[in-house]
Amino acid sequence: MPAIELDRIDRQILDLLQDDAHLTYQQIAERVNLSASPCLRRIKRLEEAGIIKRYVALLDPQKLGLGLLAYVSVKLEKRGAKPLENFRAAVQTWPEVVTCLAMTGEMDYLLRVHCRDLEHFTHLVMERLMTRPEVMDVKSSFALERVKDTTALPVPQ
Amino acid sequence: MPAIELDRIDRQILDLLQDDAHLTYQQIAERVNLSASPCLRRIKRLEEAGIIKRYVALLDPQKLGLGLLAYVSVKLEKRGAKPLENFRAAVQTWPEVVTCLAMTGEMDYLLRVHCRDLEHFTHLVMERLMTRPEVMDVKSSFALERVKDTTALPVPQ
DNA sequence: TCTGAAAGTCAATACCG
DNA sequence: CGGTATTGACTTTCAGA
Repeated sequence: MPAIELDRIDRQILDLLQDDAHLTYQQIAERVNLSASPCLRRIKRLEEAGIIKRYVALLDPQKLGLGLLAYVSVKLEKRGAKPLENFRAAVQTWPEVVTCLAMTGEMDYLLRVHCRDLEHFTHLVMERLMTRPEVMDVKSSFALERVKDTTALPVPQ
Repeated sequence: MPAIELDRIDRQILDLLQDDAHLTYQQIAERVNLSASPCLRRIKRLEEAGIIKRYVALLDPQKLGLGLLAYVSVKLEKRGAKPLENFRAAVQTWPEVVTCLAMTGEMDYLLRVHCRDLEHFTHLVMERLMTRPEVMDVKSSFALERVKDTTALPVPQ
């Protein structure tokens, strides 16, 4: 997967698709001053290079009843690779956990968690997280306000 | 915007679209055992209710040269609403900052930041963040490994 | 590489059970 | 609610500049 060269038009296309993946190729072509077929070719190239990973629908957590957004710091015991593997496998099975990152600093893992309410969250932490033997410490923090929350990455250069 | 009732098929559709928004209505219809037109009607209903917010392309940060993922905790001075407004407006203009949440606990804001490298990150923090008068304290932590990072929300019930 | 045209596919609506 | 059928629009490929 090569580090592909992106020109100005490629970057424009990426910005457009990060904002609205339902634009037709014709609409994209118009906005970057191209006709549909070279535009399509560029997009296919970006997909094949893996720069465009996928197309997804974004849902509104509030409207799904997921009113509580929490970040959870998790400290694991440090005895070999096994507890780590167990923990990571468990995380993949919890749909409320949308992000799990190993972080520098005091805490081992930082989790982003969408829950219905505090009861739901409490259940997740107490019954699922804390019952795991490899989990040593857990600290939670809740989102009061979502100032910015986008999936759009800056396209460099 | 009503709190719409979702049945099993709606939830299936949402799960499919959260995974791949490029499925055709016919493909979705087949997978939920429906024909295309009622399937389309359901999707339009989900869009109009705002449950489906938008469709976007997801890019690969590594392939864009954005190898550094950081979380930054920011503490603001607590003198009136003005510094808050200034800070929030500034955040919107920084494309590297993809998430900015007001949080409970010690720190006021938690930022998720995609940068090329430590130099880029340092510039962002030193020249853009710390130069703001309302910013009192900044603590950074870096992602060592991305165990899970999805946009797909659990669809409850 | 792009443009433009042609062919096949799909989206979206209307209409019927 | 669900299905079928139709039309227009779009995607995708190919020839030519």
